[in-house]
Amino acid sequence: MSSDDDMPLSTVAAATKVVGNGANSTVKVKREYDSDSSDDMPLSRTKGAAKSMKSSSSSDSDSDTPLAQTTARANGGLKTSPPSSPDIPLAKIKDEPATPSRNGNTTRTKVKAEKGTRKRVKVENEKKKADKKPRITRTTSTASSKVSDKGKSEADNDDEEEDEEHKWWLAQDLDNSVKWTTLEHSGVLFPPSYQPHGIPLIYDGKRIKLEPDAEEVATFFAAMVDTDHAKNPIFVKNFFNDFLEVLTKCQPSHPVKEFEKCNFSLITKHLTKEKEIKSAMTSAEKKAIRDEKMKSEEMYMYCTLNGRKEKVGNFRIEPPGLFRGRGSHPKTGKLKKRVMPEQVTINIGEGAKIPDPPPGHSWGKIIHDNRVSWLATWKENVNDNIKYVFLAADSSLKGQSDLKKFEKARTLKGCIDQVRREYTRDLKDKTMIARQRATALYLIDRLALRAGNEKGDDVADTVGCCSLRLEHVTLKPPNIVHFDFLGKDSIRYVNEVPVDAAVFKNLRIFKKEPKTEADLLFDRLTTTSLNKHLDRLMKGLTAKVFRTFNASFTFQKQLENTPKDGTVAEKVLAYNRANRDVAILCNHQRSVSKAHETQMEKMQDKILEVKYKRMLLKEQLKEVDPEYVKKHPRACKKEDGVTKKWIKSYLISQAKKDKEKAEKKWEKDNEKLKEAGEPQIEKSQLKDTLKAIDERMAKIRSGEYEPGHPLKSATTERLLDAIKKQSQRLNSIETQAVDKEENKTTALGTSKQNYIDPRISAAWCKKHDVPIEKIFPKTLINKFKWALEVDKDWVF
DNA sequence: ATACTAACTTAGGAAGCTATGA
DNA sequence: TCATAGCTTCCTAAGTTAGTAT
Repeated sequence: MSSDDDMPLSTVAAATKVVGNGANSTVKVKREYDSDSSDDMPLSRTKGAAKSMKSSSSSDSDSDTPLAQTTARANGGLKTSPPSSPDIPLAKIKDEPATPSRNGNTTRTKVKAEKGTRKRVKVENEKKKADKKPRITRTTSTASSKVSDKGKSEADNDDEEEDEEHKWWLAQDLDNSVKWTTLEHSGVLFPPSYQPHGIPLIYDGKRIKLEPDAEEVATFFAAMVDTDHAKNPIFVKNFFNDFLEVLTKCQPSHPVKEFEKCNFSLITKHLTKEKEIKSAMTSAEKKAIRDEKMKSEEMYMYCTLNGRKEKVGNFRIEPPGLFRGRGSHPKTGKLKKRVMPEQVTINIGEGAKIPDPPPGHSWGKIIHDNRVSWLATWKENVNDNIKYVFLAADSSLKGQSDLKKFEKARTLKGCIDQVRREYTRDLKDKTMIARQRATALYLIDRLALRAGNEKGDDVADTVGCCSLRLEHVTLKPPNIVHFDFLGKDSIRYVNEVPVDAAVFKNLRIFKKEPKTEADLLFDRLTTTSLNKHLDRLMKGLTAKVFRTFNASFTFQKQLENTPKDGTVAEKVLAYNRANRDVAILCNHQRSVSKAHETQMEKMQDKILEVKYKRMLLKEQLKEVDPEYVKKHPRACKKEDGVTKKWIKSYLISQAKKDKEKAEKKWEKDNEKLKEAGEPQIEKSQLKDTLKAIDERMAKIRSGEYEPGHPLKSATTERLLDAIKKQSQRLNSIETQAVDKEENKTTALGTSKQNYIDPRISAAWCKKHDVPIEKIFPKTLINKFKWALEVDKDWVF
């Protein structure tokens, strides 16, 4: 760790989630920005603005300080250290001797040259493609060509074990622009055809038997009647339109006119029954079905890539259904049609056997393109999106691009100081375009915002950095910026951060009239131009790299809080906290589980229970050793939250539980005695016990009850010891509660899977002697095999 | 430039599975 | 011994980015 200390830790967004069914979310505002303001703002105007701003402490020095604190926490927040790191010149990062030039001249030439080359190659490829001749490179590593030369008959037999041992990451060739030399696979699996059930729809009180095609669509909806989707008017409208269309096509004389008169309940009931039947099956039956399914799917699960067996990811063609667009997606609820083999393109090695299409059908197209990684593709009808079948996350191809991604982020780490200096300088550039770019970059870097492409109005209205509109940003002088917008997946981002004076000033300029709330904040900026600029700063640098970099870097930094000689559980807790900091940074949210509130209450009760027990111990201590208490008044501090009222209800519930327990014990004891052939315990005995408890309960109710001292033969020492034990318990439960509350809306998985360099985790495990299984589930261990061999001192 | 397209990564919800504890 | 909390896994939607066409 050389330049770490001055690395700013980005802000943590305190965001709230707006859950989907967008019915009430932001009204979509048309963006019609009139481009009458000049492209490049003249210096004079900027200067004028700058003067009028009169910012009190516009020191540039704070460019390396965090914008805001993370969620306050006991183990110490994020620290800021003075900036000091030595500059790492661009030249070094790029592994080329060029002069690190501010305007990037040298670099630009180089990049251009490279791009040119790449393009030419591609053109050649295109030609070959046109001839249906795939580009099978002969220049790839000898290992792989050997394998491919071997021929598959042999490969099938003895490669099994070798597969698992293939450590592609030791080859150290990160260029994967040619994805494979040989590729064999079995194509895709289509969903089963629709099996009509014959249950009618009720329309306006009358039963209507539906033709299979219409019945299928009705059944899609029937399965969703009590989800949020069915309450979303857009979803309903879209569904109903498409349903009517299908219905009219297959039974033109149907009477269905209004959605409100449709009643799907018979179908819904039928579906529920089917589910019940399924879950009522014995586990043996279930297993038989599962095994059967596995067997029929096995051929699709794996492919052979460069002679090695690799797992395929989503080999199933997406089944028909109702499109579940998120947020207020204008097309949500529309019918997603069944995909036919004729629509599917298969990509496969040239010599490989072409998989059989389903009987009576043929494939749309067969291609042999080894510069892409997909095995099959088709177009979906709702949004015209292209769908692909890719390899699984633990495949070599995915692993390679993952490794590449993190290496790029590490490269950024090496030149982040320079990049930051560059945009900090540009914050005060004389041109509008440079200022907007610099300001956007500042936000992307410090807040981990996404790039924010422009979107059409046939999708949900969500934004990222470049597509922010005035309405999403509120300025609170002198330097606080308030963000509130819907990001990817319509997840709400709410954050309030102090920013650099220059940034604040710029944002104020960008918000000036005649712009209106619905106009773009960065009207001179596009993601393309931004990324082009970034590429000049560091080859391959794009907006998203900042997210990866900041996430991994923050994580590594936060892991420093791991207790050196704590238990494994404590270390894992520290790990999860670091993970959570990253998740909060990236605004990875999840919806609150229905049970959350009750669960929290339960924990709160447990906390009070422990406090109560500790209170009793303290009272006993007061009696046993009043001298000690006098000397240490803090030792007997009052327990807050443990009110008389709470104690009463607690004691009553305890008494009730005791009664139940006594009954159960009596029954159980008798059962045992019966088995042993011994005489039963009299019921009167149980009644006596219950009576005693009832009396206790009465006393509790009247307030006469006096709890006895919890400790027999108590000494000061033993009491203090017991108090300490309870305190520890309390501490642990309280941490758990805080943890749970903080995790309520935070999803840790996304950052763990996509943003945090797994080598950080692997090294941490080794350093702290924590088994990797404690932090990675099976699938992640597989996905990150390539990362697990690092040594304990590896740093991001 | 700008629009469109292709290929890939990132994302949350739902389904499914499992440990756990009343 | 079942319910169910708390995961993981599956699914597919929704982003980003590079490249191509206009």
